[in-house]
Amino acid sequence: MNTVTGAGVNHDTEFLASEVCQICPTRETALFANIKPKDLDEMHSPIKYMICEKGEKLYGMNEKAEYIYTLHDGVVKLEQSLPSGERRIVRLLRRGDLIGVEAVTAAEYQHDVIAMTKVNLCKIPAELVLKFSARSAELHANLMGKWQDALTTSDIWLTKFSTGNSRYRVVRLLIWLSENCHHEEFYMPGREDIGNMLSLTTETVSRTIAGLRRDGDLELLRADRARVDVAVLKKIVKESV
Amino acid sequence: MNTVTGAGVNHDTEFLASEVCQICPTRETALFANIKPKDLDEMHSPIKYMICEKGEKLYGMNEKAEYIYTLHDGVVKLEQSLPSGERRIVRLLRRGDLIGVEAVTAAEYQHDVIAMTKVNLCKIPAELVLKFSARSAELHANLMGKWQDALTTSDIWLTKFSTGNSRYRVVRLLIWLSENCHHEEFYMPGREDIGNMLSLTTETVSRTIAGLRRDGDLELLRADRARVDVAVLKKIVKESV
DNA sequence: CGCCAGCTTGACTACATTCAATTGTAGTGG
DNA sequence: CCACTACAATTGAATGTAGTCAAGCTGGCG
Repeated sequence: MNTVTGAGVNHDTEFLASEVCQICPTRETALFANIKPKDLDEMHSPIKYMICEKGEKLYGMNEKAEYIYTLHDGVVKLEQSLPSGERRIVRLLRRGDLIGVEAVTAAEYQHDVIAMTKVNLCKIPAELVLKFSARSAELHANLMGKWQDALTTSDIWLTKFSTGNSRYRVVRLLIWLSENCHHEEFYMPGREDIGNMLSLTTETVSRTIAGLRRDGDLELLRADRARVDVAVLKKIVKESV
Repeated sequence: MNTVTGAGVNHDTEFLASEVCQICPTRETALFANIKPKDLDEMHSPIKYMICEKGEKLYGMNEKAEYIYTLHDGVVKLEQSLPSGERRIVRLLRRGDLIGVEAVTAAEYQHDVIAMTKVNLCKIPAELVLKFSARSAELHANLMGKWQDALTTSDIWLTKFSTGNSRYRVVRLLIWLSENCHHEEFYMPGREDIGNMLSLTTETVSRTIAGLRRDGDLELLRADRARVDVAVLKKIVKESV
């Protein structure tokens, strides 16, 4: 665990995004997709592009929420902890997702957000988004679309990742991970993190994954990279292939 | 189980809401809170007030999403079913909540929505909301607030209702049910429904509840009404009282 | 009054957790 | 480059908790 306090963000890598927004790698899916270049200019960007290393904390629960982030590359986890000490990962975010949308409506962030890989993102003042969302119909629509996406994902996590036995849960997670990735091989989080997504212990996750490997349903490449045959996995959980 | 097909809604009780919106019982918390009366008039209300009996289905998953509903009284469940046949309740909605917000951004509803009690609601064309949300800053803000609420609730369901052993889950649900109710006694769903909220079987829920009753931590009044001492329950799950 | 659905209880089984020990792996510095 | 360290993953054995199957019970309603 990287011992980073506070925002723990590498500020050296920040720079104004005014020129880069136009060639944004996530232009299609990001918050500002379809926004007229004129509108974009008008915001004359206090937007900052930045990089966050694996293990770093972007922000913590109950911190004052002032910025929204668009995620260009990498994976972050949204975590909440219970008074009893247990931690639960409530969502993973990746390319194209928004981090901390609650900054628009709420005063405080609702999660601990931690980079699971090296992460590229843009930091946008929430105020800016709020102001422009009232003016730009496109931005307004995009924003609602993002809320909707988050909620749909939440529902999936409830139905697919919190229901059924350990085998089903792990398999459903693997399907989701591989389908949300464009390559053959996909990012596979550590066993403890997987456990915190599925409400299982590391040991149970480890055993289940070992079982899938024995059956030839999962191939581990590196520590955090794997490959699966989605069709086979879907048969296991009886989903239509 | 009420054998209702399709929308299964009691259309006899619908009527134009143009006159009633002004005296709406849920005015404070509802979607149109803070909206200028002038704006409200302009919409000259194709909004319909209606009543839905216990057990009736408001709409089903994958149905075309054309209406948003504001819930004035009663409780509805949002359910999803897995290909394996299991059902999972992903949220309960009650007074002040919006049903089917996805109608604004998505083409199809994402859940089966079923009345758990007798329910009063207003049926609003999604198109209307979309159109006005672009124009009225207040409505726009309200709408985002509702998205936010739904997401916060989802997170709670993941962290509190899907983590820990059966006792913890049931107790946390009881706390939530009683805190979200203004009376001493609160609505308590059937054992099967509770099971589908917590990913537990009816038997386990029944046993757990029986245990709480034996310990004097829960008092059953009628079949679907109960009373608890929240402070005591919070001690059980180690939450700050 | 009797029926039925929902709730409860019991006995047994299956499964995940716990605790503990071991192996594997990535990163560090000599 | 290798040895060493720290941490992550794996495996085993014992325990505990929830699931399953089956049988009664209860209360509301025709």
